[in-house]
Amino acid sequence: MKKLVRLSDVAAAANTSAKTASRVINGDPRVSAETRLRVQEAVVRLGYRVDLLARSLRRGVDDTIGVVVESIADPFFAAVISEIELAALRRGLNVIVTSNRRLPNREVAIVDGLRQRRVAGMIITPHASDLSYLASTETPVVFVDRHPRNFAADVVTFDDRGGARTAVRHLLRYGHRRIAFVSDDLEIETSRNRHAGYVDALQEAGVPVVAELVATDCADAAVARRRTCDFLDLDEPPTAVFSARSETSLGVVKMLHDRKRTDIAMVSFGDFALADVLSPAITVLEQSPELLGRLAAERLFARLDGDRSDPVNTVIPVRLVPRGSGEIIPGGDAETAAVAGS
Amino acid sequence: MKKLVRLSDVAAAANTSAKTASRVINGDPRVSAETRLRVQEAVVRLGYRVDLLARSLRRGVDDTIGVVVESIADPFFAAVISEIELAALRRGLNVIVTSNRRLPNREVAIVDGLRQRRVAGMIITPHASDLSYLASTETPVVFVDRHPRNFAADVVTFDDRGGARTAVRHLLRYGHRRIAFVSDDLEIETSRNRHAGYVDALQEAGVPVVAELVATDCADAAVARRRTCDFLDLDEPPTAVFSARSETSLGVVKMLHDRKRTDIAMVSFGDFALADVLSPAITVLEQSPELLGRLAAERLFARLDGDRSDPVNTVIPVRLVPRGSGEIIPGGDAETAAVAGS
DNA sequence: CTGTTAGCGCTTTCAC
DNA sequence: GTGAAAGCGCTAACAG
Repeated sequence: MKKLVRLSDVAAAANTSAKTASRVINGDPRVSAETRLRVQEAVVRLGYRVDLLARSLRRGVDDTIGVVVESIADPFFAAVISEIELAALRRGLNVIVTSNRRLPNREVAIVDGLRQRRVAGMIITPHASDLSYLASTETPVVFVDRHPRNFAADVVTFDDRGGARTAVRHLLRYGHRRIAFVSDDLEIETSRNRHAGYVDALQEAGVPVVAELVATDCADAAVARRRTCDFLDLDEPPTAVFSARSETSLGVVKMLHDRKRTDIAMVSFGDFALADVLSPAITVLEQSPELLGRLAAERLFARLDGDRSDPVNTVIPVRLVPRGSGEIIPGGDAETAAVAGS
Repeated sequence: MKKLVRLSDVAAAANTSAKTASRVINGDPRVSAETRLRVQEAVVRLGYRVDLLARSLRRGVDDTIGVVVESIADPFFAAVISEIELAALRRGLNVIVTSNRRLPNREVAIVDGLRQRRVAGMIITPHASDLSYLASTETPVVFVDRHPRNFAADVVTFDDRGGARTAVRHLLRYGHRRIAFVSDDLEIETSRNRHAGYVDALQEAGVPVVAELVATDCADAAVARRRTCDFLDLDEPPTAVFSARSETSLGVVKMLHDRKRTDIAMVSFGDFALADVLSPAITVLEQSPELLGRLAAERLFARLDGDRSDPVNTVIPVRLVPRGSGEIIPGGDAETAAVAGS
């Protein structure tokens, strides 16, 4: 067991008290230049490193922020986390990441665990649980992607409903009337909002919402793929598909290609790798997970710095990027699309 | 400031000592059933939660493991982290994730920071730095994807060299002689090994290694894309490309499609989303980041459980998955490939 | 089975 | 500018 160098050791070596050594370590100016030098020398010579646990215990908060997402493996959340980690490191904060994997009880357990660690703050993608007890906490919390249930807090989201409306309007403009909708469970707020935008656009165009064209049980690409297959097997298949999430888009794309039905138009909410390489290239609503992460971190840091103002609701706009698949006309084909898209 | 419930409060409420309450909390059997009940009742009534910082300080280690990867946003590492997090949570451990972003000094700073937090163990993708000082530490460390410099420790890697050899042999078997190689910097061990496998296969086939067909400066997809472009512009372009990493494969694929040169064969070390949807579908060496994460976590846990045996070197095999792009013959085209591949 | 004492390593009083 | 004492909340050591 290698002996740990403590602050008192440094103090002894520098012929001063632990408190003064502590002052030097923490950059307190009220130390004479001479003493400071002696301490710094001792720190280097002994190879002293602050014990962050002891410091955090004494200070009452840990220099760590907790991040809770749905799945770390999801490229979207991975990008969000990465950005948060970058911002945190610049501030000298550690990041503990956890995933709720959509298990409500796990979600609460995880959040509680973070509190027990006295994290300085949290950034959470809320799932099903009621986390309103967090409102009574000192610990600042910023929610991302979705709103928490039953209480007001800082939230950063995308313009889900507006974006979906834009996408479906786009398809309508190209002449589509039978537009399928593929999404995750409507229990999830983002799905719900995107579905609402889909309905908005159809209604304002006087196009009826048809149940057989709506699949809202696609938790992953595999299910989205099967549902797309079902669509294709309808007596009157859709001429366009709006996929509400990158993950589901992968499934839709796969099936359209498997069945060689790339004459069917498609727009994806959320970009994904190779979307621009496929033929036709996939028209997407571009949302920046990096920006989401950055804004959430900024909001949290503002709270850590003492911002006590009312909860802020940040909505990030999304942008339609036409690439071909969204510009296919009903009964048209990929060739037409490529031309129309450019 | 909400008053925190301490263990002593629970003890008082249960009419016992802090130590006994502590025993109950920690499941120590040497407590009478009656006392135990009283304590448990008090815990619930007061809403007591252990202070993990205080516990960790006292115990000397934190119930946290540190994970250092190159980039959290990389789907490969994201999958590794996700799997580690799952395993850790099952053991009641937290996970602090950090990325070195390929900055050597940052790498050391990060690892030191984790030590200062007294993490129970670490899982590290080593980059350039010499981390051999970790050898003298009590903290167990498992390295993933690459070996650390200058010391022996548990390592979990893929069969990089063997896999690359397999891939290139595969292309040679289909008649290719001008096979390009695209990878990241050879400073990185995985790139180096995959390059070695590439050279192995060419040499055993008596095919010379041509410098103009080797690009080892592709840190990301964008560079890989440009290098692929350079290849295509050669007087005598390659008839096949072996890409040593999923990330670079994205760039290669993009350029081949941009230039409509999907008659050129290609194999990717590492699978990626939609690889099977492209036409031709991309032949890959399948490596499982999940398995890598799981095995690394298991190794670390074994060490945490007191395993003091010699360092273990785990090599995970990779599997060639023919999908079409790797079965294109020189001078052939995508159609031929699709047929040959099935 | 239970309790007392001590102390993890640091920083916050508060005094000098 | 400096330092002594106290204690963050918990648990290891050692009694009883």
